Parts: sequence; structure tokens; C-alpha cells
Amino acid sequence: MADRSKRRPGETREKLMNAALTLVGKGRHFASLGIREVTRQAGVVPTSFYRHFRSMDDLGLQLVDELGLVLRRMMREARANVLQADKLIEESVGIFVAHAQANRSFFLFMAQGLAGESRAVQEGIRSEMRFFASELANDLRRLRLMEHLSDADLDMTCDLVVRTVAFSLTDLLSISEDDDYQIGQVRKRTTQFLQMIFVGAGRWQSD
Amino acid sequence: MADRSKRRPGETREKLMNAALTLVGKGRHFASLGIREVTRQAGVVPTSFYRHFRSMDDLGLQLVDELGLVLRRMMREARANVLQADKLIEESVGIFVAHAQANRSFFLFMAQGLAGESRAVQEGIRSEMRFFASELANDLRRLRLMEHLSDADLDMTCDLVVRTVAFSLTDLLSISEDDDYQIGQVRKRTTQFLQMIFVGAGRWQSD
DNA sequence: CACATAAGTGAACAAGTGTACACATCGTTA
DNA sequence: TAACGATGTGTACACTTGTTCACTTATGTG
Repeated sequence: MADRSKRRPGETREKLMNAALTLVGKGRHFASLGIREVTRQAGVVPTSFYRHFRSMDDLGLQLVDELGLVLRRMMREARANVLQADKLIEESVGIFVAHAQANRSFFLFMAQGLAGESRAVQEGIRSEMRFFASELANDLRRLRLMEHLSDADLDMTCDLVVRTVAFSLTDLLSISEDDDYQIGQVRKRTTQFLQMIFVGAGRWQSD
Repeated sequence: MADRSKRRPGETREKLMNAALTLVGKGRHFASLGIREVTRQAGVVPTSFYRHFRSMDDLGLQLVDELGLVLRRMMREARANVLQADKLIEESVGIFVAHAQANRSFFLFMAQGLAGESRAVQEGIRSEMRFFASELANDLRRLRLMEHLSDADLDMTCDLVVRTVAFSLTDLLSISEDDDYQIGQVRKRTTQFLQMIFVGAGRWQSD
């Protein structure tokens, strides 16, 4: 009757995950979403939900996995575009901001999840951030930057950088999607933050 | 019948706000709380809710106001106890951690609200953080610290400091309330972050 | 092709939800 | 004391919610 097209495997699963993201993108908080609401948004009958997810928390966990892919794509692009260490910070922040705009709902979900309801989602996001930080540390080593820092101190620095950027996310996501002026402000300020951190790291010595 | 005691003005109002905080303290997300749920936890009939709040968002806003008081108390204590600039950072972080532990639910609410559902609550918390940062800038000026920084750069630094501390909140709140070792780790790491930032600020020069 | 399995559907139910209304009770002020 | 406004209560209604069950339909493998 309503099957106007053949069934693609995993299609409904995607539809459900996208539906959740869409609702988050519309300003809703993930923790307040219900199964029926999501299925409705996806144009699917409530029962279908259980074919793919055990609960909303489960859906959240699978979203975290996809979030990981988004972050990896972002890193790859950053590595490709940031060739010389000259404008390193400025360009990286630019790429980050661009990705945050392009995948707004995803990053909203991430920001929400950090203080979210599900312990598992929280831990998943935290883990993605740790991975991101460790990759950043690798890159800095590869570029022969901050060579005077011990491994532990470099990790600490990268952790601080990632946190700072993550916090900028909440700024970015709380302003209008196409307020270019404000977006520019956030980018500028974030760049300054990172510059200050790296100045500190440059002079850092363990005691 | 059930009025075993005389009515104190605003008693139910407090009970409702405390109930919401209690639920948040138990791991629930504020955005997922319902009116009935809160009134049940408060031991009050659902209708009473409307005598004090227009909606859940409204309750959230009033919680933000109280949060402001908590923060101000914390600042006052910090100012009283941090006499010499010597161990300034370490002691301040200590006081912060202690307050976060003592008012766990409040700070949980704050961390949630930063990426929360209600625009108004979000803005309220953001505003509290701005105030906090500006007070910090005042204190640093008063202590004759970072005198080489322009007002704008000092503001920027303090903003970064407050963000960093706020992010540590999510670390702190995601670990067990009485895992003293982990708490110590967070305190240590946060202290390092701030030290690195201040090293950067010490060498900072506008360009 | 046949068949097992995965994916989607619709109806149903008990429980929970927000909100409205009319009424009771308290504290205060005239 | 009388009357009033603020606060608390009980009942009711129309929805929404999560989950279950039995059923149909598509897909891929032997």
C-alpha cells in the first residue's frame, strides 16, 4: 500500500537516526525525545523502532559512533589543508567552524551529550574527545612542534585545546546558523584562546 | 487533613525547585522532567505547580537565579581565603571543587543548561559565566596581576579561565561523589590547565 | 524455487501526561 | 470580625506514551 519503493536494508534505521538528529537540530534536547516522537518524525510506525534499537539510549550510542566518523573526516581535511605550521591555528579553527556549521545537528547532539542523561553516551563522547586529543598530539609531534614538552605535558596541552574548542561549540550553536558576523567573532575568539594556550605551552616547564 | 503544619509562604515553591534539583542530582536531565514528576517528588498536588511557575522553562529560569547566588557565595569565599597571590590558582580550584561537591545538583543543572533545551536558561547561565569572568578580571586588576594586558586581553583571558573551569565541572560531575582519588586528579589537572593559561597570558602581547 | 530470517505494520492496553475548573483553606488587611 | 487574595486540593478529560502481539511482506541464501 504505502510501499512506493523497494526496501533498502537499513533504510529505516537511518531514517530514525536522522529523525532524532533533525529534532535535536530544531532545538529539542535529546534527553526529552520519545520513541513515538522520533518514529513519527521519521514517518515510520512506532513498532519499527524496536527492530533497530533497544531504547533511546541505544540510538544515542549509535549516533555517537557516527559522530566519530564525522570527527575523523574533519581531522583528515584539517591534515590535508594545513600544510605549513604558519597559520596552523587559524586554519584549523576555520575548518572546525565550517564542519560544525555543516553538521550542526551532530555537533548539537555532541554538546548535549556531554552533560546528558545517559552515562554511556556521555562516556562515548568523552572517549571521542580523548581520541581527538591524542591524534592532535601525534600531529604536533610529526610537525616537530612543542618538542620541549614531555609526552604527558603535550597530552595535557592537547586536552586543553580540545576542551576549549568543544566549548566554543556551545557558542557557535547558540547563535543563528547564518549570522556570519557572530560566527566570525566566535572564530576569532577561539583562535585567540588557542594562541594563548600555545604561548603558554611554548614557555611551559614541568615542576 | 494532611495539613500537619501551618503554611509558610513560598514553601511549596522551594519544595518544587528542590524537587527538580533532586531529580537532576539523581541523574535525570532537566529537559526530560515533567510537571507531574516534579510535583510528585515534591509531595505536592500537580495543580500547585501553576501557582508558582508558568511552565518548566519558568522553573528553570528561577533556578538560574538561585544559581547566581551560589556562584556569588563561592566568589566571596574565594576572595576571603586567597590572600596571597602565591598559591592563588591551586587554592581557587580547591574552593571551586569543594563548592561543586557541596552543591552538586546545582552545578549539574548548570552544566546541563549550557546546551539545554530552553534558550532563556541557556542565555541565563551564559550571563552568569560572563559576570563571573568580569569579577575575576576585577580581582586580578586589584591584585596588580597581569598588568601588561589590555582590558580586552584580560577579559579574554578570564573568559578562557572560566570556560576551562566550567568544563572541568563535567569531569567532576561524571565521577562518583566520593571517589577522592579521581576528584584529586580533576583538581590537579584543572590547576595545570589554569597554570598553562596564565603562563600564556604572562607572555601575551597583542598583535 | 523454496524457505528462513529480517523488516515493516496495525490494533490494543495500561499508565502517565498537561491542563482546566471549582472548591477549600490560610494570612492579612480594612 | 469580614472580606479578599494568595496558595493548596481533588476531580476530570482528552491525549500521548512505551511496549506487546499477531500478522504481512520483502530479501537473500541453500
